[in-house]
Amino acid sequence: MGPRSGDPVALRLMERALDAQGLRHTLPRRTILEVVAAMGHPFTPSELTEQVAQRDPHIGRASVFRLLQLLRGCGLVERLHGPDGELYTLCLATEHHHHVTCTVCGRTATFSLEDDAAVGRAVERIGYRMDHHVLQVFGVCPACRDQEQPSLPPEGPR
Amino acid sequence: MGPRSGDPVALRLMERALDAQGLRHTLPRRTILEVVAAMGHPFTPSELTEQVAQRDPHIGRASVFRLLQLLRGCGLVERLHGPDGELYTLCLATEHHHHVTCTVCGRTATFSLEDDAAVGRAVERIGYRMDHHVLQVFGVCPACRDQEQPSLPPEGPR
DNA sequence: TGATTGTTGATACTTAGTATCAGTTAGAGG
DNA sequence: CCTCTAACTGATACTAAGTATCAACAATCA
Repeated sequence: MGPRSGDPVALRLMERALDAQGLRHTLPRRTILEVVAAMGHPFTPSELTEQVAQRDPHIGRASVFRLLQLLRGCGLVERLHGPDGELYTLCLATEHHHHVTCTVCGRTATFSLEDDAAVGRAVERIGYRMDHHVLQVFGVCPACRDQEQPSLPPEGPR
Repeated sequence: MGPRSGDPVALRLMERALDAQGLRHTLPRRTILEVVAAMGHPFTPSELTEQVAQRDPHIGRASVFRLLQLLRGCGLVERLHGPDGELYTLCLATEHHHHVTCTVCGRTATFSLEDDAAVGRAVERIGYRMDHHVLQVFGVCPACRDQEQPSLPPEGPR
């Protein structure tokens, strides 16, 4: 049912991006790409390596990290700093954007700010020249919000 | 010359915060606190443990991490996600703020946004309820800016 | 079909961080 | 001042991220 090779659009984009860098087509790469394309949520490196090993136990950890790095270089995968370690996520958005991660289900969405330059102005005010910035938001997604118990009083248990 | 036990204000604040939690005074803690207070810049865990070991080689790595965690709990130390791993920094600012880290010298400053609520609004627009957010900026501090070669054409070497 | 060069998996290493646990000690109460 | 106990400690060991190395291998070009 679920496509084992994931989002075909994402898959193609990633392969093209690697092609564009003059990188070779290999079976390990193809396998890892399929797994990445099949990931719906941000994933930890161990989740990824686990799923890759499920498809082909011969593929080494190093190759997974190597490909992650290549994909990050192409801007197709981003690394997020979760509170409990690093998260990688497939991200096809090309414009400047930020990520919201749902603290309940892990699903991630992207958004952008009306006035993104405000950050640059703020640091200029203290004499810094901005190079780049990372904004990471954690919250509750619409779906998980709906499933919250409406019976809970304002001060729910931790 | 340089005070070996660091900023006495920071030191006192940290000790008081630990006191307030009913934590005990011990020599290892005192030593680590002094090193943290003496750090002028954000530091990696290995930098910290190294300097601690210099003062007292008997202090274990675990105790260093334990204290870092306590200090983070008190809000006196923050963990930043540098591009090359984690950074911890002493931070006495109490209000909501963000960090700019100089990519040249490593010095960090804090700043705040005119309209910090804009982030919450932006994610609300896509249906999320914001829990918390992390904004991390990298750039060049005023001092390092001054020391840049003015002879370089707009396209300097990487 | 080679030859070349990029890629691979294995191995080993570094660093962050946590868990466990027996021994030690701060410091409260008597 | 002593005693008791909970807090704290260092040692050890473990998981996980990530990088380096290197000989074997395979994708692609001629």
